[in-house]
Amino acid sequence: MSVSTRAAGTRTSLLAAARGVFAESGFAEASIAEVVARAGASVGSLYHHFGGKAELYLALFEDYQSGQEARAATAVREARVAGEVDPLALFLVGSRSYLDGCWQQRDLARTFLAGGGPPGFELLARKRYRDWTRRNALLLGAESDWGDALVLVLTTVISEAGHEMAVCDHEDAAQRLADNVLSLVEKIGS
Amino acid sequence: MSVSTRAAGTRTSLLAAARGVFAESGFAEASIAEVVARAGASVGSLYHHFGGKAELYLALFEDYQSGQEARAATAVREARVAGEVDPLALFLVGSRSYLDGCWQQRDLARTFLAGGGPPGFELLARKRYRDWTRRNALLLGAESDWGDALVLVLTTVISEAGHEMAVCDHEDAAQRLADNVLSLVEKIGS
DNA sequence: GTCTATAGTAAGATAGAC
DNA sequence: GTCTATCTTACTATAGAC
Repeated sequence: MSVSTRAAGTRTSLLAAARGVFAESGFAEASIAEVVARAGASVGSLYHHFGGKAELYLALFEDYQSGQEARAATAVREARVAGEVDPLALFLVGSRSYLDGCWQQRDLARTFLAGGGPPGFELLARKRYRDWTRRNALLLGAESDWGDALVLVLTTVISEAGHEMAVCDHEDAAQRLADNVLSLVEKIGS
Repeated sequence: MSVSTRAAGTRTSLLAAARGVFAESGFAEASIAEVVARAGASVGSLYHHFGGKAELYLALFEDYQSGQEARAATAVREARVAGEVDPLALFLVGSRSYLDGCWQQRDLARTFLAGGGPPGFELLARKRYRDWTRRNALLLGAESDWGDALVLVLTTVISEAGHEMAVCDHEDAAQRLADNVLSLVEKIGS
């Protein structure tokens, strides 16, 4: 095994361990010691790869969010290929895909949407969600002043619905919630 | 000055100081030492009255939220007295009042809605907001299953709008945002 | 790149006098 | 009820060998 794959393995192990520890304890209560113990790595390695606890958390979020966006983008693309052209319908397809991702990665969704990250994380995450929604909301052809409020509402509703789904016990309940929320979003956007 | 008023004064000073410190530094970065310094009190007093940093934060939230709810309730009552009977209109009156409060107490609204409270605070606050919205949403005559999604959406939209207003630079911008968001809420509720 | 061992530090919490 | 002084605990972060 080459050096670089060993390093990549360590990095991956650390991220996987962090995923579990942050999910169970939240950011503040999570300890670096616990993370490295589960990863079978050392404190020094963690600092080498990430620079600290906050950066580790951010790296995890970056992975999660870019994955979610990629998933949604793919769904929208497929819908387009299938002939869908209505902007609102496309937005709903993307949102549905995002919400499915929230359910499938409940642990991460809970972690990030429950708050309590490192200083400044809330703002960063908020901005990230909003940029994503804004890009999607352009589909709706929203205009200037109205646009701000509309984007705010859509962002918030989708991400909060994702959180609420992530704490559902059964998939049925989560799906029903998604259905109902998306109906409301359709109403808002039309 | 009687003992009890002295004690009440200390309590009040501590809360006032905490309001400033938490607003500037957030929960995690705020230090007890700084709070007692500004309050002209002592660490011992703080622990005597509140039991710790987390409880101090919660007490501040309790004051804020119950004030907001009282304000909204008053507005709804007055509208009723003035002859308004339409449920949606009453809900909007309450919401408007809530949003006005967010603007007027920007510092607290920012503090609590920006995240980063003590462990479990997010959940507690979320529940508090939701209970309040649920009580109000009953006005709309929402039914069972649909109700959950509706309450979720309304809660989210109103509280997030409050946050966004609280970070506005000028009152004009904040009011415009409130107007637009309430228009959307009207659309959702009708 | 990875590890062990240690240092530094900061802050929340407590004890006990007044 | 209020205060001062102290404690103690837990953790991040670093230094330096391999």
